[in-house]
Amino acid sequence: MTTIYDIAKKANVSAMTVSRVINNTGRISEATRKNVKKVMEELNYVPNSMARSLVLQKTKILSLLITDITNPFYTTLARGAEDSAKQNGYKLLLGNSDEDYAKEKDYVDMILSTRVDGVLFAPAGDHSLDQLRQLQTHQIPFVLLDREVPELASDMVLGDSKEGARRLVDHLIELGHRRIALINGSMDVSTARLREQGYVEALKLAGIPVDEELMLPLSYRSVDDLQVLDPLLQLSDPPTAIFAANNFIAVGVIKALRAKGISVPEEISIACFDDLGIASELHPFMTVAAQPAYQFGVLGMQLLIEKIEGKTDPQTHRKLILPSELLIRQSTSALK
Amino acid sequence: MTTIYDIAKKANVSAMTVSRVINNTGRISEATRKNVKKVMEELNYVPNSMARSLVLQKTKILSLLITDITNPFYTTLARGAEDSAKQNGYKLLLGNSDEDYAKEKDYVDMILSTRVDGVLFAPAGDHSLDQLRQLQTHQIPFVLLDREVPELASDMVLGDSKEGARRLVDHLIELGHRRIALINGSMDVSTARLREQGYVEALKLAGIPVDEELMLPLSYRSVDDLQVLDPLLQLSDPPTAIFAANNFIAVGVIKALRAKGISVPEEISIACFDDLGIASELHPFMTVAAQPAYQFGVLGMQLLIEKIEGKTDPQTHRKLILPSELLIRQSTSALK
DNA sequence: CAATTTTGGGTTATCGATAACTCCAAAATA
DNA sequence: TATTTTGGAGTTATCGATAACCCAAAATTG
Repeated sequence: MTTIYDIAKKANVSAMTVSRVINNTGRISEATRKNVKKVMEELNYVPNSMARSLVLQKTKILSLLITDITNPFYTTLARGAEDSAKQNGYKLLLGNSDEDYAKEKDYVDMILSTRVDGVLFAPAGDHSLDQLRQLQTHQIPFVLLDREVPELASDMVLGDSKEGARRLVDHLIELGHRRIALINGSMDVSTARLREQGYVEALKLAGIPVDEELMLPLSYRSVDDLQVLDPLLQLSDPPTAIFAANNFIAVGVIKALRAKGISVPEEISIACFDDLGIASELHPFMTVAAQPAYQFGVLGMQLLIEKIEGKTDPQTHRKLILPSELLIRQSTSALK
Repeated sequence: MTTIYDIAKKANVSAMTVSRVINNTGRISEATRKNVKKVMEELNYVPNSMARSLVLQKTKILSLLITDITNPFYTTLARGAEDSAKQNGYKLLLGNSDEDYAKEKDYVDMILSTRVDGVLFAPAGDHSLDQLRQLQTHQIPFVLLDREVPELASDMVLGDSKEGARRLVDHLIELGHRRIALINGSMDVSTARLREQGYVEALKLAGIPVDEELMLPLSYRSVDDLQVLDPLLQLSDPPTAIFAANNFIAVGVIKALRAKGISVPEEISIACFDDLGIASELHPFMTVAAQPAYQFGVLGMQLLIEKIEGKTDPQTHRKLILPSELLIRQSTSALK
């Protein structure tokens, strides 16, 4: 690969002059500037960002860590983050933890050794604390996305999990349901806890008893076990509606119900958090609390860049809460 | 950030000794090795991969460029590529061109300046040739994914576009359809051309006249224009079936038909290339030619790594063609 | 026991770029 | 004409890590 030295030699100037032309710094006569630029083109020069980063002590690379690259919520978020990063002259390194702490840790090691300027971090759960402390130790700025981590102050962009859950469950209650199950993500994820709170609150306000048997914590990643609902279905007083704490859980639930020959919404109503991307475009079926995923990415990136470029007070932490939108579709219907 | 020099000083050895401990090279006594490791932990040392890359002349970073991060085909592919990269000790830089040559070019510039060791490249289309020539000029190894580029020899992993299309159209013909429309991607994408060929071939073999009026080249990205099908629907002899050249086109078509109150498959049958991710899990509706997306990623990564590590003859180019699977679901039905 | 290996580790140069400083000649000013 | 500016560069050190070379002390050998 050609370096500034190759160019310097061919253009009969010093390397420093080439560097000045590249960065538009210092004083360079129009003649030599032109000459250097010509030689740069001839030799197909591309600056080596490793070398540059080494001396500048910054990379202009940001990192986005999501927990599931196949989930439309995160891919849409990623697109927002990417657009926003590009606009600000940053590159984006995308990582995927698959809701797995070990993968997350690997990724953080990678981030540290790459010396990225900052990280947009969607934590796998509460135990992500270790990884985040690592980032703090090394003074890598980060912004949390979608999920909060106890004991950790930070800028963050969250959804209104509790309120969204409350509204979804309210909707089910208004349809006449009183036996409403909650299929939740793992309880070490903040959103799962909040969605449970919203669920419980809605029930209590409506005077419906909260039945532990109807609450099933699983995982936000796709549930492939077709028997997973059996404990619920075998109850003497089985649920007539299900609130799935995210889109993938809802898909798993639908598959399980289909395997049992139970029809939605005729026999059981379902509603979930997060919209389903093209699935909803293809067939607007699922009643959801849709989050503004693209905005999550854009705003998170904005907070991060402001933080990096020192435009904000490092002491104060900002917490953006984005509302979700209740989209009532066909997966929920009145109790017969 | 702590460097090997900080460690060297505190451990009372030279920087080189620290480097040797890190890389497990040279001869180090067990005592000093332990001591150095202890100091490394105390100081939270993480190697600076910029500095290392600079001297080693390789980054251990690979890049994956896809054309649509919200398309399940590509996200599944990405997961395959990522898993495979990680297994081989490489990091993955993910990029998204949005089917846009300008974004693609930006991304290639970024790749060049980051000096990645290799690229998995899903080209936006034939004009990606410029970008690929850039990579060649700078001797960055790459493997093409999903799409071929004329005039360019390279390792690649492709689907069987022609055969897959032929089988989908055959299926429609067997159902009795003779007026079958093709809604295609842009004609400067190899898969679009091949899918057209497969379509034409299937019709010809069945003795059905090929009607140019039924062939509509659009874009592989989501089609949002609800009027887009009007020219077809207003024909005196409108189509009774539609072959959509990819999943997003099919979604656009479905939306357009829904807006017109036309029901699928009762009034019009639809089949498309590429499965729809969770959309199909949620509601297995669309008849598709499903490609092994994860395998695209894994195999592409494998070819790339073999190429980088010089395990293959650089002269010969390998072309893997992965078959697709015809999944007959509910969007297609017999002509009445 | 002297000669030779081996062990364990240090020195120096280098990767490609930039910051900070220096330097000189021509132009501007006194 | 003498002196100061200033425009237009060049020199050197540096970022953090590793390759290549070097060297003393300890261990082995005949």
